[in-house]
Amino acid sequence: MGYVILDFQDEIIDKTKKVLDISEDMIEIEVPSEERGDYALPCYSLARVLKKDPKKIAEELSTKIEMDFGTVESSGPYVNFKIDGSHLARETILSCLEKEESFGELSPKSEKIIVEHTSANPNGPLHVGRARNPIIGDTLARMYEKSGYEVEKQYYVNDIGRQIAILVWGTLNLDEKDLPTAERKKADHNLVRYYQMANKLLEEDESIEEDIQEIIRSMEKGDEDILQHFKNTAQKIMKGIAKSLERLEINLDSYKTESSLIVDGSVEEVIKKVSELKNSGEEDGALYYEKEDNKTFVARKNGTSLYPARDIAYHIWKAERADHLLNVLGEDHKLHGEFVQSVLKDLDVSPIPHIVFHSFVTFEGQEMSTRKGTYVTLDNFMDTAHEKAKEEIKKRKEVSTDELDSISEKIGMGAVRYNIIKVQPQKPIDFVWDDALDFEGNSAPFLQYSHTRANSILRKWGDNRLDIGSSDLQDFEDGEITLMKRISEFPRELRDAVENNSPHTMAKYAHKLAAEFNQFYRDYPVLHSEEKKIKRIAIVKSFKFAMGSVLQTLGIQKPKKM
RNA sequence: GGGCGUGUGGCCUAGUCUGGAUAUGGCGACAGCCUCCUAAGCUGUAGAACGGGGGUUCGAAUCCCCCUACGCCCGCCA
Repeated sequence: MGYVILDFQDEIIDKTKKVLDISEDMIEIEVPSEERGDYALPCYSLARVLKKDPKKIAEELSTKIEMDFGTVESSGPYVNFKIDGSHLARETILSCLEKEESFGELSPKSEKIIVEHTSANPNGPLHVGRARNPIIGDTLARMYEKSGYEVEKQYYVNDIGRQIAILVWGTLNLDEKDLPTAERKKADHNLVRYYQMANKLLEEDESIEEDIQEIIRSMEKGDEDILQHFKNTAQKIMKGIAKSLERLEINLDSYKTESSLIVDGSVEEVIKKVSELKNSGEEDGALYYEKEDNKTFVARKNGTSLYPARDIAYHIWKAERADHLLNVLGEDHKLHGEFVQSVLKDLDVSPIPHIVFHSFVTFEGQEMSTRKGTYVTLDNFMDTAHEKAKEEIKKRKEVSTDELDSISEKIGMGAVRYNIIKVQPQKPIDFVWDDALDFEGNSAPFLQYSHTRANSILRKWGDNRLDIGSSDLQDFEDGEITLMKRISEFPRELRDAVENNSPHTMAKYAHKLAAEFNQFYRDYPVLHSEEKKIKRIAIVKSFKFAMGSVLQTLGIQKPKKM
């Protein structure tokens, strides 16, 4: 079963094509403002090609095209198409009731995509700035899943680089009693103190740098003890990071370590292959790849590998395991991203990753830095979100302690995700404590609240089976149609959001959908609506499933009450 | 110096790729709505010619050029 909204669009294209005898790619359909219809076809570009007055074309189309379930009208140089409201409402209700929370899912693609996100260096706990990456990545992954892809969510663990070497040096040379107290017991919070102190000492004492280079050298030469130390340290921190992410419903499917690429020799192989490319060169014994006057070094003169080489090896490894690759990276990696794409192309590797870049989150105007310790940890932010949600609930409801805790967790974490995902990735975000957690207006609780209201109606109605008779789904009123129309748009919104890799548009849609239900809720009594009851229950149920599906796509939980 | 990105009502934000019909929504402000399914809700009012300037076009927030502010990058760090 398809979706009315998508079928209707296909029908327009098909019929326009036939009437004008033109090819499909000449037809550009847009979504106009509500009053005009569901789709509009501006005829300006067609006018140029067909050498006709756009108004005439619009008129011709409006008289010659007849939609199966809808109207066609010309309005100046535009043709407006409107789906029959009752048809749309009925079909969408049936679709929701059948698919339940998988409403919106698109046909299976039998293609696999690896979504790489977060991949933060395991040198300390995630901070709010770093949290933007996993939230974007996980939302994209969920969007791809719902649109029929097989998705693997992967974290690339840099367990061997210089940053980790500094941390390793710290754990080998520093005494716990010289460090400040850890904020929490988690390993990431505990170990970051060594990293920060080591960095501080490194600035003051150059001889430490030699120690660190020596550590890197022996590790890459295959010193088992040191390698184990690297891996263990990284792993401990990774556990802490994963734990933080879990609270946000972010679960990775796999972790690929950089060390594994050194150990299996693939990095060495990459260095050899790159050296054979015409864009490569040597400077002072060090190997580089050059593109548009930008030299990227891939190996040091002492032969050890650099991050770019290892990342190429990683992408080759990934390319063998998926049909599509998607990376989420901070904007500081833009040049690196282009480098990776360019080298992979030169090496004839496919697929080449598509990269979504996001700009940074500042903290009240200041840079967030793990090294300098100027940041709000994600863990603290989540705790604050939880507490704030708790306060809000207490203000308006009596609930048991257990419930209170689980509800405020769902609301708080939803707010964290939503407030970050609703802004387009390339736009900078300045984190200000007072505004960071909105619980009103365009916020996660707003979405959850609408879902809860629907739930509440259904609960009061009882777990009765919904027996829809042939006469129930008709005589739809305006507000009912408006809501169902909004619901019906989900598959289209999802399709477009995936096509553009723009998770924030999903958030935008979620807000529109919730707002529509809140209006319906005000204007149309459900439980006291006599003969319209079955129809309205069906509408509320449809909304509950659709909203549930949208929230699932955004990784936001659904409290039963709030 | 070069490259990439961002600049939309007092504040935040959609739309920019794929140029079109009155520029999206929220916060805040003001005025209203709980004898009726949870007011974390709803309704209304005021408020932006889209950083500045030029250009292309029948038509520009959207495309091109110049300028400007801010962020990021240009390392044998990652």
